Amino acid sequence: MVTIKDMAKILGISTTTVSNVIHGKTSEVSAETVARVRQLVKDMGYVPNINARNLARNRSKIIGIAVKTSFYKYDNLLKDPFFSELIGAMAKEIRKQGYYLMLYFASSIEEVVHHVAGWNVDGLIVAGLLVDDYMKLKRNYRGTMVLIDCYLPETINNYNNIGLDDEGGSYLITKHLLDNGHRKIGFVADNISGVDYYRYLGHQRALQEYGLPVREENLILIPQGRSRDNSVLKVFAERILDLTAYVFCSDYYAANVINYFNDQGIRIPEEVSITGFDDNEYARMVRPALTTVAQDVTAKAELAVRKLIELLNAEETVDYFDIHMPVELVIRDTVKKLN
Amino acid sequence: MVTIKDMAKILGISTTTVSNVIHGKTSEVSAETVARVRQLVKDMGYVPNINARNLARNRSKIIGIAVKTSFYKYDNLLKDPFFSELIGAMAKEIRKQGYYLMLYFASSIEEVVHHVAGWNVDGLIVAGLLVDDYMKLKRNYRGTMVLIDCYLPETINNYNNIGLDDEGGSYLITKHLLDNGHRKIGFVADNISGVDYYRYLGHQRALQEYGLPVREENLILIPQGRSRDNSVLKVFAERILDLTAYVFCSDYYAANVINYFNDQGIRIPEEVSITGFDDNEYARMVRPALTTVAQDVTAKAELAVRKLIELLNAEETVDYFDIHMPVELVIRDTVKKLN
DNA sequence: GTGAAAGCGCTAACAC
DNA sequence: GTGTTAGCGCTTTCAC
Repeated sequence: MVTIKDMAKILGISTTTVSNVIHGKTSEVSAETVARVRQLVKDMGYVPNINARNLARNRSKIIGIAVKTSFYKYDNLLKDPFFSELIGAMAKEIRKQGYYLMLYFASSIEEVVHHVAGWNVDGLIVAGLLVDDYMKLKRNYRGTMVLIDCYLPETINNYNNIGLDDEGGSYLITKHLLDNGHRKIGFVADNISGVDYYRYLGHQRALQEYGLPVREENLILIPQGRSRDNSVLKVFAERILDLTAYVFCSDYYAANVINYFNDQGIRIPEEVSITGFDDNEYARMVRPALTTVAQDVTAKAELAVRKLIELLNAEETVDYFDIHMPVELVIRDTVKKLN
Repeated sequence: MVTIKDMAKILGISTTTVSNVIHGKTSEVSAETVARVRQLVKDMGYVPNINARNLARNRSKIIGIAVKTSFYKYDNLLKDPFFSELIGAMAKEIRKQGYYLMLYFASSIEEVVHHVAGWNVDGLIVAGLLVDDYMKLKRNYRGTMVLIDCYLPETINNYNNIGLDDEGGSYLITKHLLDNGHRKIGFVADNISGVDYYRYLGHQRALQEYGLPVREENLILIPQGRSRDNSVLKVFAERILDLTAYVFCSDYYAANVINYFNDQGIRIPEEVSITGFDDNEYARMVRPALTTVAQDVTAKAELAVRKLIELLNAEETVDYFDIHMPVELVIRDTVKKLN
């Protein structure tokens, strides 16, 4: 591996001069020297040692993406199309901006802290954190941080977040069902914290606007990791007797259930209407195609990276932001108009 | 950020001793000192600076995953379920083995070389390389390298590869169609190099075994990036007049076409049979569920990482390997038995 | 058992 | 315009 020192010796000049040329500070160097150095860099295939540079500069040009995954829920996080699109788009944007990506799936916040501290990561993007984890993270990592889809209590306001109008999206799609005459609607999620909590709130708002009560028995929780399990799926078939529609918190669950219904000979939307959330590939792939709430995951990813880098470059401290990106109703074929 | 030096000063001992304790070389240190150091490490939340460590040790504990993506084909590589599962599983295994993952999507091999050299990556995993790129890479990176799904000419044998029995899989599924009475079969891919070339070979072998000619007009190439394009999809509908089945090189394309046929009122498998390759989520999601060739992507990913680390730890040079993992026929509902 | 010190490759303040 | 030099934080050799 050829070093700056090597090249300086060969050219009989100092490392500073070589370094200056490499960093384009050519105004301080004679044109001739610049040319000689550039040539040698090329000839010898010199590549700067990033570890040395990071050590000297005390920064890393690394952006860490950390996702806390219970390996219980995900055997492989990237199998979830939301995360794979999100991370793929971030990877692209990070590279475009001249940064490096260090991907870190951890099962605890302590691990994340340890990791980012050790690598001296310039900035951190974290997805799907709950309050407790955020507090821990904030206490132990003083670097720049952007959260994705994080809901924190109002008492906390020193954070940057890029989320979604979850409440609004869920309101919209529930209203769409109500407008189509549905009155007995199930709400399906695999938990009721964070994002899904706000989706549930939006759902409730729509019901209330129509003067309908929020019935606890219409909240259907899918046991984590068992969304394909027949005993779980059967419940959906049984509830059709008293429900006319299901609002799902994710396209993935919705698509699974649609297929289950297809296989059982239950016709959609004739016998039951179904809606999703996210508008990912599954929503477009499944038949009938899924009526759902669309979010632009790629835009979210790019915005998160850009905002983070903006913060990194900011001279003075910038205001905190908590952006909730817009959603859109996508009407396809899984909602029936009731008389 | 607390350093070894800080702690040495506080305890009134040398950095060597602190370093020794941190690395578990406790045999050379008195029990009392060990305890004091350990306590301080905990109290101060000491985390080693990885850049400094890498610089001193001249290695990085980083495994680079590089994928050469024409951004033409992929706006987001991870939207492809094959890559997202592959990379997700690798990420998990890499972490499990105590390494770090640096993800790098590049549009040229030169970029990859530059990247891995700069970071002093210990090992490299590269997916989907063609010969030329491999040669370039090999010339410029002398580190340990494992390829994924790479076919190199027989004249080259100094490489490590984890691939698939592509030829066999394609043979199997074509034979399945032939056994079911199909004689006019289209073969669909988006290119005919690398993996897809071998799939085409397997397809041909099956045809020949049945004494059937390989017709060039039955090779259907999908223009890259236009798989959802109606003008492209229409071709498939038209060819039904002379073909009874399509062998697709990927589940993704197969699923798209199935949905197109559904939407056009063309019945599968009654009017035309379809098979896929990979057995990813789409194959299971689409209706009718897709008959396809299954590969275990996660197993492939884990094996690649484990093999790489094995090479990294090997004292002596180890033999090169070129593993082709087994595939399996998965019969679902998209193939009709003719008469 | 413990410590001094050189060095990994690069940067940047400062001197000439 | 160019060079000297002191670090960045850690590892490791060798001496005590």
